[in-house]
Amino acid sequence: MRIGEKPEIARLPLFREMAESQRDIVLAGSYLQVFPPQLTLFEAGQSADFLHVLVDGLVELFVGGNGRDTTMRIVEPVSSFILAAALTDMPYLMSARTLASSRILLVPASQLRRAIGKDSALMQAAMHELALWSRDLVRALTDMKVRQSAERLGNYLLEYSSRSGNREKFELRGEKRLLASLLGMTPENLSRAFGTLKNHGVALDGAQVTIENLERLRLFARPDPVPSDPR
Amino acid sequence: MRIGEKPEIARLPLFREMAESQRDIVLAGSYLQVFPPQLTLFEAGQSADFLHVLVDGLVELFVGGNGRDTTMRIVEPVSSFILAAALTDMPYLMSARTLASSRILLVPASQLRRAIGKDSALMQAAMHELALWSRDLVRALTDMKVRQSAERLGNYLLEYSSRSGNREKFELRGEKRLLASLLGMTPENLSRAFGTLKNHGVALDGAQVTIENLERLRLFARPDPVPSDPR
DNA sequence: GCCATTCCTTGATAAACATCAAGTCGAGCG
DNA sequence: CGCTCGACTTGATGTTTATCAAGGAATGGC
Repeated sequence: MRIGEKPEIARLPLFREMAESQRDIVLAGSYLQVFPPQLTLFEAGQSADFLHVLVDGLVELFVGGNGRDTTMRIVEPVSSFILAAALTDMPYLMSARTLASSRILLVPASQLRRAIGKDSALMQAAMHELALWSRDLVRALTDMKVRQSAERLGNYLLEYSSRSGNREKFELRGEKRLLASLLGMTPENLSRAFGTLKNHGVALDGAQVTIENLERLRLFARPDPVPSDPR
Repeated sequence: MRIGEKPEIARLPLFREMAESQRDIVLAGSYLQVFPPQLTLFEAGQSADFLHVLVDGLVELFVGGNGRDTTMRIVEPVSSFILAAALTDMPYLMSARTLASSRILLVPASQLRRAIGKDSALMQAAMHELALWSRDLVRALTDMKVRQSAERLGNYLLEYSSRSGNREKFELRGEKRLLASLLGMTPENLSRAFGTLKNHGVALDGAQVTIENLERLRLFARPDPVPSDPR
C-alpha cells in the first residue's frame, strides 16, 4: 500500500494501540484499491477473506433477499467494516457496494487473525469494536420493534445532530431512499414521516434539515434513556 | 462459589480455553446466587458491574421504554449474557429478569477485564462470542425489516427445529406472549400467525408444534440464504 | 436550449398489524 | 367440586405501513 494513507489508518481505533511492528506486517500484506461507484464489493454468503477499511468514499452494507433489500449500515471514512465475519472466518452476512468512488484497504482476514493472536492490544481493540457494534445493533433492533416510522426518523435526526456537534441545521448525506431503507421504511413513507415531523419541530428543505425545536422533537421521538456510546 | 458447578462453567465456550489458573482466580471472585422467578436482575442504564452466567433456570433480556417492553433474548442455561456491556465498562442496554427460579454466577466485570488482559485465550473466546452475538443481531434486525410476522414465526420454528436436532415435533418453551414479544408482535397476532402457518405445513396443539411439511414451510418463510452459525 | 431520466413527493387504495372486546380453556385453590 | 384467575384465542375495528399511480423538480445528455 502507498505510504500516504498509513497515518490515517494507524489512527483507527482498531489499529491504534497495537505494536507498530505488527501493524507494519499486517498493512504490508494489504492492498489499497480504488472502486467505482455502484460496484458490489462482496455478497452475503461468500467467505470473508478480507477485513475492509474504507479510506475514502462511501459504502453501503445491505442484506438482500428475494427482491427486498434492506440497508444495514452506511459506512463513512475512515472506518473498518465486517469485522465479525473476518474474525470468525465465517461467511459474510451482508453484502457491500460502493455508493461513491471509494478507496478501500483490503486486509487479508487470515493475516488479521494471525496478528490478533500475537498482539494483545489489537485483540483488545477488535473486541471493543465488536462490543460497540453489538450495542449499535441492539439499539437498531429495539428501534424497529417498538417505534413507528416517524419516531425512528426523529431519533435518527436527533442522533445525527448530536454526532455532528449538536448542530440544529445539517444536510442529509446520500439519497433519501437510502435513508428510508436504513430506517426500515419505504421512500414514500419517509416523505410522510418528514411531514408529520413538521408538527414536532423539524423543518425540511430538500436535503437540508433544521431542528427548530429540540425539546418538541425529543418529546415526540422519545430517544433512548441510555445515552448512545461515545466514539 | 461451590465446587459442583465448576465443571459446567469451565466447559462454557467463554471459559473453556483459558488457563486453569486464571479461571480459578476469576471464579474465586465470583458469586453463585439463586434468584426467585420474576425478579429483575438489573435494569438498562445501570453500570455493568457483572458478567452473568445462567447456570440453571431461565432469564429474559428485554428493553423497556415507556410502557412498551420488548424481549431481546431468552437465555437458557448454561450460557453467559451481557458480555458486551461488561467488557466495555458501559451501562447495560438491556434489562434482565428471571422467568423461573435461577442460579446465576456473577462475575465481577473488573475482574473479568483484568483476566482478559492476562489470558489471551480468554480474550479470543470473548471476541468470538461477541462476533457470534453480533451476527445473531444482524439476522434479527433484517428479520424485523424485511419479513412480516407469520414469516418471522415460520423462520423461528425452522431454526428451533434445526437446533433441536431436526425434530419435526417439539414443545415451545415459555409462554406464548413471550415468544410474541421476541418476534416483535402482539400475542394476538402470534395466534393469527400460527393460524396462517396451518396452510403452510405447521400444526399447533397447545404448546406442541409439529412441522408437517418442511418444504412447504421453507417455501413460505424463505429462510436466510446464509445458514445460521453453528454453536 | 430541450428532452429524458431519476428522485422525490403526494394522493388513493390495500395490506399488515395493533387494539379493544368477548369468550374458551385449563391450572390452582378454597 | 366449583370458583377464580390468567393465558390464549377469535372477532371487530382502527391505525400504521406498503403499494400503486401520477405529477413535480432537479439533473445530465444531446
